Amino acid sequence: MSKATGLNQPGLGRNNEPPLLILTSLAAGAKHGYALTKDIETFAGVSLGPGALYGAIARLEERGLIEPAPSEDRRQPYCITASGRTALAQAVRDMRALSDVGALRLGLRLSTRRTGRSVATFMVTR
Amino acid sequence: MSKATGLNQPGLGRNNEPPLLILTSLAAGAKHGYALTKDIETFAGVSLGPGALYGAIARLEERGLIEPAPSEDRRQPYCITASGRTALAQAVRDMRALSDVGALRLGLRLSTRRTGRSVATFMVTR
DNA sequence: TTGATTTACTACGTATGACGTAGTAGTGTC
DNA sequence: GACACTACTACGTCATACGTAGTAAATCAA
Repeated sequence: MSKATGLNQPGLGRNNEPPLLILTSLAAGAKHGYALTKDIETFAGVSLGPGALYGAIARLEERGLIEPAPSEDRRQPYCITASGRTALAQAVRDMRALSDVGALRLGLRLSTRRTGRSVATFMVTR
Repeated sequence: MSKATGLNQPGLGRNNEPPLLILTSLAAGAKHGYALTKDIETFAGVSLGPGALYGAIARLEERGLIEPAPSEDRRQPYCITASGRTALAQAVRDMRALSDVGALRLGLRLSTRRTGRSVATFMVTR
């Protein structure tokens, strides 16, 4: 059911999105697996199956980018660590840089509309 | 020798960058393999070994995102196809959107400086 | 109270793609 | 004619994405 976006569509290789999406989701606060799936669906339009999701969670935890948070029930919440934030920030900068180069070379004009201090929406015009 | 950027550093998964970088490079004009490596090193700071490079080229060609251009010598140049441009444009939009969400959630402020119509440089401020 | 639905995972297997390394060969140059 | 640089081909390995199946608790409707 996962939507084919530009980053994971066939032809652009296997995507490394799951870890990136998980870090992005956790940057807004601790969540357990299922809540992650739902959040990621909302902000990225991508739905991760359990295989992709929990596999990526395990690898991220192994590497200290996320860590388990105390849980009261059967659900296991995770939160992002300091090095997770650092890694995400670097990825954000790289994506931004790469998309700028791509847009420039394609002759796309990316316009960013801001609401106060935050990016509310964006558009691409030919 | 490939530099560890945020997108391909250990912990964020294997990267799907090679195809993306190749498309981005070819968006600026036809190039053969070696020229691609050099261009990508320049604009992205990533150096692809022959294994990564020619593997990705073969897959991109198979999927019609790039195609061989006529060559005069032993070198084989490639150029981006229409669907390659479409795929790259979509990837650019997705990267932009994802980096905006990430920056927002991390509390990063990405400032874009423009020169005329094109994005010249960008900075991230805490 | 039984059955359906949603939530929340675990476990397993497969396939693909990233990437390193080695080897080959043409070209220029000193 | 030795060496560096260019430009690949070929091969193998391993990590990771991802599908699928299965389990089980909680919630709710009939």
